[in-house]
Amino acid sequence: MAGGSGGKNFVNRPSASDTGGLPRGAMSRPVVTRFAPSPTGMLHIGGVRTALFCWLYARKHGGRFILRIEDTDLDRSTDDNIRIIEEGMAWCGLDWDEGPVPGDPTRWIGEHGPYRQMQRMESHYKPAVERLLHEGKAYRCRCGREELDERRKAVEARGVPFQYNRGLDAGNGCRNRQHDASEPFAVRLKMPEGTEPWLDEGAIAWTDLIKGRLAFPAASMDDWIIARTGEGCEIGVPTYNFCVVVDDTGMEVSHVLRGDDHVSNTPKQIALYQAMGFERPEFGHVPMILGKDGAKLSKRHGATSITEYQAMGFLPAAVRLALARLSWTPKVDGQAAETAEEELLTDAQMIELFDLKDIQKSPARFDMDKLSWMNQKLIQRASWRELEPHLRHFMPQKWNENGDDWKRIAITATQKGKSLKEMEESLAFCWKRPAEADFDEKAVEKFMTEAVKPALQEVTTLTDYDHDALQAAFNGILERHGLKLKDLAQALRVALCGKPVSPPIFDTMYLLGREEVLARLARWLGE
RNA sequence: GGCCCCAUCGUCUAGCGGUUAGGACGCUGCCCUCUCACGGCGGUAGCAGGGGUUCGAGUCCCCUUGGGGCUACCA
Repeated sequence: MAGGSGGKNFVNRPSASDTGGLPRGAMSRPVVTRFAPSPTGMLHIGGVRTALFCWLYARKHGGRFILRIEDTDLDRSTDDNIRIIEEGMAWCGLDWDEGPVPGDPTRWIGEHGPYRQMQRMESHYKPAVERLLHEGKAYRCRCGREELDERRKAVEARGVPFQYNRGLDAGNGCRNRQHDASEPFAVRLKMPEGTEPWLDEGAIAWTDLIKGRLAFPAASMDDWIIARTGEGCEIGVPTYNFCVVVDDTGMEVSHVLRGDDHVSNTPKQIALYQAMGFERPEFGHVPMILGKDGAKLSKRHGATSITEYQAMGFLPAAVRLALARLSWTPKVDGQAAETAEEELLTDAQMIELFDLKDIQKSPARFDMDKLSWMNQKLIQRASWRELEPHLRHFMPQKWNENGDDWKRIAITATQKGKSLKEMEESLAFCWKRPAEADFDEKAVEKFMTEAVKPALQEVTTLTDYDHDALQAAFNGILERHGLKLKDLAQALRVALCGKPVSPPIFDTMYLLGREEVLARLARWLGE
């Protein structure tokens, strides 16, 4: 289980100097990626996938991976939600080199903090807004919300899309009104007209690391708000698109890897990079994860929160693998996997093989069956010691009362399960004696025959529950009573577990222990 | 509606002008077997449609259709 799940690994990594193999001769600055979720709810599986790509890319290039909390949506952001993000990331083994210290709003790791946007207001955003205002690249806007709504309606009533200060709304905006700060105001960025030399044939364009060249006509974008209307005559809380640019620059992010849904934000941000005179990073837009029906993955598709996957008994490594393999095909010497075995990559292999050019442009549907399969395979190949810490969370208190030998046998006996939850279920008989109502009637009738009872009686005389000893003893019993293992084993299962299904019978007996076996057998033998 | 993106088995995908269109998951047949599983060996199923370009198109171009994203003083 590489990658771990402890999530306590927040120490700074030695900032690797080797960024060799930089793709496409991009640039010479060190690789820095970041995951910037907003704490407005649970940690979405799609977000985790994006984070995973960022993490893989940073690890692959010996760079840094940053976690930044985008909490400028005052209405929806909460400390609890920040906690959920931190815990979810940690559980997934996505350790960050810079970012918040879990559970402690006042501390962080890294030299570019703070890493919660609301804590960067005075220090980072306001000065940037003021500078833009001062340089005439942004302006104060006093168009009220109600007024704007009306203008929007009026324009849309004519079947034309509303664009602030453009099209049918031209001349209505504050762009040339030189408002001062004597009244409340929002701040808008002046977007290019279309003739600026830095544009590409009148369009804001870039070469996306995943999608290739993308271009948006400047005329299709209006002056957007970079800072909301503030209290009194102050500058208000800046908007997402503004903060991202200031932060990515301040944190030296070299590669902005994010969800597809941000493609249309990119030209706005590029215009801001231009206005601020910042060097723009590389952009890579990762396709979305869709639900089974092809619609955006949402609650109604089942689990979307990473916490739910944890609760269902998936290993973090399995979640990482399954998520990574959506839209990404690892290639070894240019070859994709040709066998099931090759599909099961370790974290080290993923890091080694990760390459943006092998990422699909189209969205992928989330396949629970494949996750399940990977989970099962990873459970199978893990040692019982690796599994125990994960399994423990699914077990009753009594689990911890058992010794290593017992745990080892319990785990290996159920290690073909698809999930930790399933393993727990198949061990449930250990702590729960079947009640009268629990016995599977059909099974009782079928296996608990008169012919098998003398053999069962003899089983009660056995004292050595070691696997080999049981094996030998059983051979004798079967021979004496003219039975097959199948007959005795099934009868025992029914007697011990109430149903004809359990781990291998000798293991089942060992796990229960002689005393418990006798107690459960008593009901079926002469009282 | 406008802008942008996407399109190979049910799903994830390989393919980069000439292939019996390959693999994995799922489903399924057989074998193995003390139950359930695991495992082993097979099978099933695909280039959305229509035009071009070309000796030749899943691969290149255009259109149609379908899907997705954005279109906020949300992120």
